[in-house]
Amino acid sequence: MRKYDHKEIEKKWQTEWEAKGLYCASDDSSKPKSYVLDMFPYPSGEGLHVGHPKGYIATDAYSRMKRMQGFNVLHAMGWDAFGLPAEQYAIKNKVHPRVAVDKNTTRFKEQLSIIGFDYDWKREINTTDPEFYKWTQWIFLKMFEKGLAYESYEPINWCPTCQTGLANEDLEDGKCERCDTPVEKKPMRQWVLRITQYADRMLEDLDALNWPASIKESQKNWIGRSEGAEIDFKIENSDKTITVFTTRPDTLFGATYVVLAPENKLIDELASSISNMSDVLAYREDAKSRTEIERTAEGKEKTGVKLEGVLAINPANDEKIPVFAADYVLGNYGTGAVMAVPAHDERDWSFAKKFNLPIKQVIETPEFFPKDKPYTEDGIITNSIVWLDGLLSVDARSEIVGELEYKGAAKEVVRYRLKDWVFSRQRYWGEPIPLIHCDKCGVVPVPEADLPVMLPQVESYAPSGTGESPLANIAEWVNVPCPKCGGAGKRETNTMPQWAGSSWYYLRFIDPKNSDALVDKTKEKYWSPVDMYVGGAEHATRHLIYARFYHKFLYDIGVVNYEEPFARLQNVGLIMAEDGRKMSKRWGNVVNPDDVVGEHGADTLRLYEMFMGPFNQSVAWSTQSIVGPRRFLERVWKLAEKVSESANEKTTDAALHKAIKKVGDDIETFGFNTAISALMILVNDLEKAESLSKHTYETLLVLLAPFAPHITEELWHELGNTTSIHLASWPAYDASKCVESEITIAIQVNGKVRDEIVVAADADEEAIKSIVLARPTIVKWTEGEEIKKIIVVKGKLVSIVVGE
RNA sequence: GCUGGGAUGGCGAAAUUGGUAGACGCACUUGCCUUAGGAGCAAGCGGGGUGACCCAUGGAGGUUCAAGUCCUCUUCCCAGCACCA
Repeated sequence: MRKYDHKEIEKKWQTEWEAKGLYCASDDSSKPKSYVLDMFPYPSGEGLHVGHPKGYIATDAYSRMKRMQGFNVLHAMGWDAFGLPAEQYAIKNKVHPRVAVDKNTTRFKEQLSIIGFDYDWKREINTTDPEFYKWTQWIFLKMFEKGLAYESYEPINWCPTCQTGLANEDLEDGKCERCDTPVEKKPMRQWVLRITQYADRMLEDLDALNWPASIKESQKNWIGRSEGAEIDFKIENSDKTITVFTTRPDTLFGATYVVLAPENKLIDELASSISNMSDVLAYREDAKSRTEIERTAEGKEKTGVKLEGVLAINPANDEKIPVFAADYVLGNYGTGAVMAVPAHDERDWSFAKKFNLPIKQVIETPEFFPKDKPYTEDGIITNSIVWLDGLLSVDARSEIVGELEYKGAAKEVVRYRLKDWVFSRQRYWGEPIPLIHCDKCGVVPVPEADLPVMLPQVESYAPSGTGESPLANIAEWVNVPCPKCGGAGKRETNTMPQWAGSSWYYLRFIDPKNSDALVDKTKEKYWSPVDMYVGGAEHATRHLIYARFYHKFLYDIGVVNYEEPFARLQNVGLIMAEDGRKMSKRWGNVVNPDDVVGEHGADTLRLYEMFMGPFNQSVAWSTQSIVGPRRFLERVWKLAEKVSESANEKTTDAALHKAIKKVGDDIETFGFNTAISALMILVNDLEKAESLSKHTYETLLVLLAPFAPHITEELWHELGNTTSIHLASWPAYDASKCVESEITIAIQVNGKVRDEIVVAADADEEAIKSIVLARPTIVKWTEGEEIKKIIVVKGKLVSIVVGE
């Protein structure tokens, strides 16, 4: 037999599959469908390393099995190609970012193609393609129409040296990563999306999703629903009121002071009553220099300043208590003000200790509880007021809020940690926000017929220096007539963040060429939702929240048929470098898939990456271990020699059907490592057989085909088949073929295995007991002892309990 | 600190969900074959002991005829969130 030459085989079949359009999805809705999707990549200039394809190999194997099981499979790939690196490349090389994007996508596609994926390339999409971003802009227009987009001055990280805005990840210790200048907060006019309006629905619908529990948990925490109350504290001798947010209104009687965030505007409004205003302003300035992380760092010494001359009145008991400005309270959470209950809150406790403020206990504290700590648990109310004392915290909360509500001093509210989404960037390489500013008409949407608003050609892609987008400098692009009144208008120069395209791209694969609609609703009804979505766990709270928000919005305006985009989610674990670090150019530890494919073959790479360990776990690459899967394929290749017409299938049927079950079940649950080990066990067994029937060997090939599509296709054709193995039917599992006539069972005495016997599978308990008790080894252990109990576990073991 | 996930041979790991711990693969050892081998084949491979046996799933207890798996306490590692009122 000829040698297994992966180079010849892989190239040949890839060309053949492509030519035949073997993996093209059809819109034939009479067949059950399976929409399998990878989180699409950002085509970076560095190319793929060996870790990138891991998730793609998984979806590839999964979708191939689904196809063989009779599903109409949609598996396509695209490029999330807007974003900073392409823009920076453009600035540096003075070329259009498109040049970098085209170069990188071509390279990525080449690298992917040699691995032999079953992508339907007819459906390839690119977020930077005007035909695509037309719809990204269209969604924004719809959100604008529905009042979900609003303008707001939001601070950006501004580097005064580079004259540019920076993302959080470009900061190091509050300094610009590139020039080390301390970064300032600069308010910019921004577009913000009201994602918080969908917070409750996103929370509720989480339950029904077949997602990893950890991802659901992080989304829950990210949305961060907390039920509490807003309570009004009047200011003495003033018409002003401080409204605080609290989740513990039950502790209201323990409030001994009130704290405002230093940036809270109320401070300015109270200025005339504050006798030490200059100190307060100095503190505010000081607090500005600290990042939120610094301000909120664990165990940090509390700072703050008292607003001299200001007293707040506790609406529950009319007690007058002091007011402070302190940076442990954040301006952008709750109302930017808290009532401090030092006896029952950690932060208030340490602040009160430092500033020598009274600590009043209003929840009964267990005796064993240390005296030098606040008691933050729920408990029984005490020291409050007659009708409240003795109640449980949980009940007291609604009682007290109800009472105050009646007086107009409190109301129950639900707060979210989730913030509205700052949706604009002051950059060139993003989708232009399709709005026009008109002095007369205000903000006017670009008419749908005029979409897409194309990115103009510019001289320089560098930021404008004012913080505005480079687009602001292109007069002929900016100045357009107002669509409403025809007067002078100016285009919005902010662009969208990279998330915009990735928040809905999965819908476009369904109907990539549609120029009349984002997606045809009938096709969408058939293909949605995505049945299996695979990507890194790092997208748990950003991409996956944004996409769910977009999808729910599209559902509300009737574009899609279902409320959720991704029915099932699997996380891919990272592949680390052999040294245990992340693969990176910086460490020089990058393994390139092209090299591995060249040396060992795509099938070996695929098999190895799936065999390395549990799919969602991170593992280190091992150059040494990859030969295992290669040897395995060689053995499968050689096994072809055993195929004979005179073979007795019965001798191998049990092994075969065990594998059919295990491989199918494991691919379904993403247990690829054990699926492959089951295939190895099968090959080990088949090698022991004298000869193999063609059918047995073909079944092995079909089971292996999802992982190793090229070698199996080659061997399949060698056997005389003329159609592709990837369109063959997945074998059916026949339980009766796995039934064995004899089984080995273990014999334990007092919990220790002492012997084992082979019995007929259908032997009854009494027969087994008598055989077991007669065994010399067992007699040795039971002699002279009283047999207390004999437990027979069918098909497994016999356990004998003896005692004196 | 909170939440989630982990800890099993020299290494990656498996274990039917309470039933013979270490499947499968890598590395390693021995032998065969070969002019040669980063090839192939055969056997071995958790630790201790000549052996009968004993010990072993981060550690300490417990439940059970039986625990990697369940319970209590504890140590360490990874990821995410973090003074959220």
